Amino acid sequence: MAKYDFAKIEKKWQKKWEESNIYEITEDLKLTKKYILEMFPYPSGNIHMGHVRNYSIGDVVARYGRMKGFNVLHPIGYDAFGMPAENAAIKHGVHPRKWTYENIDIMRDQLKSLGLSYNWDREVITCDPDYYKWGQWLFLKFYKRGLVYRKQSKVNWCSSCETVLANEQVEGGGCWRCSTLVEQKELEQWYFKITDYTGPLLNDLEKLKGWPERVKVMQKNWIGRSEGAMVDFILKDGKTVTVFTTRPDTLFGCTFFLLAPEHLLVDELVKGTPYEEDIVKFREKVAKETEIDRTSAEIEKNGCFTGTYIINPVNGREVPVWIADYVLMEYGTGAVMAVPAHDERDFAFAKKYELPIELVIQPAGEDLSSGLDKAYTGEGLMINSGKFNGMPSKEGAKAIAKFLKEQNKGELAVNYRLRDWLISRQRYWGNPIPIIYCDKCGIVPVSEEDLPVILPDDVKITEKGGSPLAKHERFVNTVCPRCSGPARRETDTMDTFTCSSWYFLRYCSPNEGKLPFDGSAANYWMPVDQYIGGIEHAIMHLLYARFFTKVIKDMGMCEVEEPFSNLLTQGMVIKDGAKMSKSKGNVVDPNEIIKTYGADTARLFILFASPPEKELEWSDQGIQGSYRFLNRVWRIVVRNIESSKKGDDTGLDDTDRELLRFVHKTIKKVTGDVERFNLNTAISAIMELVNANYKYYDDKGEGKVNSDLLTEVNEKLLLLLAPFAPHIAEELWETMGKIGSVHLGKWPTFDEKLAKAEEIALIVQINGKVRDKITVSADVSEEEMKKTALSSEKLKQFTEGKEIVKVVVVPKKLVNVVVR
RNA sequence: GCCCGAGUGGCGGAACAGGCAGACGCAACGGACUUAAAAUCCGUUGUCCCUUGUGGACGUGUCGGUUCGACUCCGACCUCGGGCACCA
Repeated sequence: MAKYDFAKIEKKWQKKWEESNIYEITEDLKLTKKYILEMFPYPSGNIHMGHVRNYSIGDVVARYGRMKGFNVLHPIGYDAFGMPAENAAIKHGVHPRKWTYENIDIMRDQLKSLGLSYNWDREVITCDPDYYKWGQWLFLKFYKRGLVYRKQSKVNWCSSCETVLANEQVEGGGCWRCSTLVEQKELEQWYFKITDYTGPLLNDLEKLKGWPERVKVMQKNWIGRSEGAMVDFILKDGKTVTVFTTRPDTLFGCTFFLLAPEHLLVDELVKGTPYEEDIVKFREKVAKETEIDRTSAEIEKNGCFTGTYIINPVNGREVPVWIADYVLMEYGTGAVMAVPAHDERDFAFAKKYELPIELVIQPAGEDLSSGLDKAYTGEGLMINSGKFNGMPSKEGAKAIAKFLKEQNKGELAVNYRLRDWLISRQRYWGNPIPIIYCDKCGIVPVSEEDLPVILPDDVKITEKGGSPLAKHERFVNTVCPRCSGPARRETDTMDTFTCSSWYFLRYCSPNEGKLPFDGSAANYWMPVDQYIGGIEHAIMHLLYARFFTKVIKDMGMCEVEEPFSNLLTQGMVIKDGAKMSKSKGNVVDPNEIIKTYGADTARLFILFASPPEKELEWSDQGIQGSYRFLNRVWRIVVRNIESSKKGDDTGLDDTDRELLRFVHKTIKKVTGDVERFNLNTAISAIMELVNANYKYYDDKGEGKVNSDLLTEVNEKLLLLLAPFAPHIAEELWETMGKIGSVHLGKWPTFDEKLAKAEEIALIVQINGKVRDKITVSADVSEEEMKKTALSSEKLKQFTEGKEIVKVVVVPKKLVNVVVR
């Protein structure tokens, strides 16, 4: 018997599949499509185990879909713009372009060595001018629709990456990429107006039935909808200052008023007063502290009195106006009504500065009138609130809002946490923002026919000193498209998340030359039926991609409003209980594994060791187990082929029927498991079938096997195995003498009658405890079950001298006898 | 602090709608084959107890509840992991 030579087999079939282009597809309206997509990789040079897991899962889904008769789109590409390319340039003096394309070549080879069934001819590389041109085109369309604007404000700045970051890219006060503490900088930057789509982005989450609840919750929290009211307070000079509050019911308990230190009104209020000096000092201090102090767990609240008072619209009371570091300019209106009795932060602030605390909500069954040691933030009955006294707080909130509305001093309002998406990056290796600054005409978008704005190659990339493009004279200096006078180009590039926000649309028609994608192709393929990737993209990428899709739909370019119908978030691959990392020295290199055991073993193990959503602990012994299994498959299939040449096949005896039953049972189990992504148990079911096949020889004796049966077992086994271990399945399929690829074969169907056992073990319980197991016919009636159970010898010792109270019968499963 | 998710043998994990807890794999142990080893094939393997049987008790983080019956449902708690974190 020839040995299982995985290296030879895998090379052979990868070549054949490529030559025959067996996964080629076209938009065929007669066929039902399936768009299977895994998040495309950043070309860092080598694939890691996370990629192997991601792409192995996707490949099973794609191959299964194809065998089920769907027209399957399963593309791959590279998210090729980004910082690591520039870092490599600084470190090794390689040009980012060269570094990136070389890495893509390496990674493409590695992905091919895994035997993944991609539509390779649809590859998308985001740093290709053919692709980024359309990113610029979309930027201009967004600009025309008023979804792009430039604004001066405080932004997150990473001093290590030397660029600004979007809010989503700040994690725990540090840069999402390098963890450097993020600073605040006052800069003029480009923004995408994602807040125009807050409503649909939030509400359409409900439509995403195929998304994990967890991801939807994370997006929901990120968007952060709060219901409450806008309330107008009036300064002594008659000027109105509006606040947002979620608790209008506590309005009577407002004992002071707070402004964000950056609030524009502050200057006006203190100018020329004795308070000016302290306020200025305080503001400077806050400006310096910013994120560093704000990230520590328990921060003391600091503030400073402005010397002015403001009038509460419900009771006309004058309360002092302070500025406080915990009031954020970016949320709400940058002003807050402080109710220390019912807000923890206000309470701490009031205690520190000895400001009055007034109870206005009385909780049920508790007397708080003797003083508070902490704020009461729950519901209750309103007190000290004039005509609203005695009202439940929830009702009171609405009543006060209604009252304010009548007085024209406020109204119900909804506020969101989501802020606009800052897309400017002071980096070279990204998509240039297609904007020109003209002294005469101001900000002028690049004309469509001048796209793409080509990213020049001849730049000097240095570690310090800002954007390299800004120093590139020929790039910067241009002419104004409007007045033809001298003008300067924008030198910032776009956040790379803009590139990954629409690549799934490009895959539908990757060679389209007149538009980002062909509308009819997109309408055929979209939405993505199954998207697979890491949980780390739960907010950023998935939110941005949803935003782009919605805008593109509103532009009339594609009909879908949500890009990904079903989402599978795979768990991390860990080793020794920790994420694989160079510094921990626990990295397992996929190339080594493929070299030692082959791609099929690598794929099989990674799918078998854990369900896709869960963490996967890498095990060197585990991979040997998978390797052992494939060898076992190899031997039994070859043995079956040989036996079927000389076996006897005159009818089926009990042992034959048992194996046939096992085949059908396994098809049923594997089909159901793959549909539900229980890939680990699907593989275990295939293992059981192989074990049953071995047992069959033991039971039967070598010479007496049924040849037709063994041919059928082989055929079904290889079809089931094909999505998981494509090379070995194909090789054995050929060895069997089959014409055509196993991967173009039909997914096997099962016969429910054949899958069913002829006999079942009837479980007999006394008071819920198993006392006997009796073999009975599978079509046993409930009456027979009861009779059989009660006649059990073993039961006697438990029922003797006791009264049978009740007999519970679960059809075709068990009988529970209740005794007393 | 708030919001999710998870706790099952020595280990990874299974039990799909409340009905045999521990499938499958790893590790370990035993047998066959071999001069021997590896590989392979066949077994055993949750814990404890005794009168060693076709025996019994216990057992899915802890405590309680619902039920004829609970890994599964309900309540409280503990531990771990993740997300958000001055959001008014």
